[in-house]
Amino acid sequence: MSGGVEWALHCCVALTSAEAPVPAARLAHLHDVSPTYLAKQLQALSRADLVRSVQGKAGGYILTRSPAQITVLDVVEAVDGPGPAFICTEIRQRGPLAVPAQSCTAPCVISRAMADAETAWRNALRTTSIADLARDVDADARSDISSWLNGAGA
Amino acid sequence: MSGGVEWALHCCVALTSAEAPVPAARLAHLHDVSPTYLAKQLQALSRADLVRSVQGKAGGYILTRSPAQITVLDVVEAVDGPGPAFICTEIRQRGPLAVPAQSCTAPCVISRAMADAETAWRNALRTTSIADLARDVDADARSDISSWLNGAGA
DNA sequence: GACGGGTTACTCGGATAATTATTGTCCGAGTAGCTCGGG
DNA sequence: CCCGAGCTACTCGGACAATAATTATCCGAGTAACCCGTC
Repeated sequence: MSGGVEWALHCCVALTSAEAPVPAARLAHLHDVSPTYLAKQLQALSRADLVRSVQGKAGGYILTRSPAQITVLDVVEAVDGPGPAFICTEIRQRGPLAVPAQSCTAPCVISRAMADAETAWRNALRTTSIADLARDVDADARSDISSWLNGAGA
Repeated sequence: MSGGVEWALHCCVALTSAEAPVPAARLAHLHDVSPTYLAKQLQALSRADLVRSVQGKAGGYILTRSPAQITVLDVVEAVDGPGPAFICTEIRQRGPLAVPAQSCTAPCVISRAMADAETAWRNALRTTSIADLARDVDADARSDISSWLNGAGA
C-alpha cells in the first residue's frame, strides 16, 4: 500500500479545521513531510473531486463537501487507485489442463475469495468518514490545528 | 499485492489432489508459469510450514495438513509477509504541532481505522480454507488434475 | 535370490540480476491580490 | 476619494529522475532412488 495514503488522510483531517484554502506547502510543513511529494497526493485528491484547488495568491486546497460525506475509502481509492489489489490472471486458462474460455463465465474461485475479502475491507473503510476521524482527535489538538491553519502559523 | 499469491493459491489447490510429493517444476508446467520464480513462492510456503518439502529423486512439495485446516489467509501471509499493508509513521508526533510521545499511548485514529479494515479483510480470508476452494472447482477439472499429477502427466 | 555399497540423477534452498512501481523533485502555466496612476 | 489597468507574487499542475520492491534467474548442497557386484 502506498505510504502517501497516510499523508492524504492526515491532510483531510487537518482541512476539517480550515476555513480558507490551505497551500500544500503549509500542510507539508505542518506534518514535516516532503512538500513536493505531498503536492502529488493532493493532486490525486483534486482529480477525485475530494478537495477543490484554488489558485492565486490566497489559494490552496479545501474540502469540496462536508467531512461527514467523505469516507476513508474515497481517500484511499483516490491515492492508491480504485482497482483491486488482487488481479486474477486467469491461470486456469493456461497450461496443459487449460479450461476452455467458454467454460469461464463465472470468475474463478480464488479470484472470488480475494474479491470478497477486498469488499469487506472496502466496506470497513466506507463506514468511517473523515468527520469520524476528526471527532476522535483530541479537542485541544483540533483547536491548535485550527488556529495554526487559520492564523499566522509558526 | 504480490502476484505470486495467486500462483501459491493455485498450487495449494492443485496439491489437494496429490497423493505424492509434486516437484515445483511440474506445478510450474501445469500452470504455465516461470519455474524458478514459482520455486521462490513454494519456499515461502515451506518456511511457513504450509507445505513440506521432500528432497531426493521422488521429492517435491506436499501439504503438511488437511486442506480444511489451511486458510487462504495462511497462504497470503506466507507469501506477502505477515505485516500489515498500512504502516503508521506517527505523523502526529512530527511538525510544529507535534503531539508529545507521552500522550500517544493509544494508536492514532487513522491507524486504527486502517487496522480495523485490514482485520475485516483478514477475517474474510480466514473463513475460507483451501478445501473450500477445491470443493468449488469443477469435478471434472479436479479429476483431470488428480490424474495429471499422480499419473505420468503430459 | 537377497543384501549392501556406490553411483547417479533429481530435488530443494539461498544468493544473484532485470524489471517495474513507488518515492521524491523540478520547472512552467495560470490566477488572484496588490500597487499605482488617473478621473 | 473611487475606479481600473498593470504588475507581482504566489498557487497548482504535469513532466522528469532516484530509490525501493517485486519479478525473474542461476548454480550449489543434499537426499533418496537405482544399479550392480557380492554373498
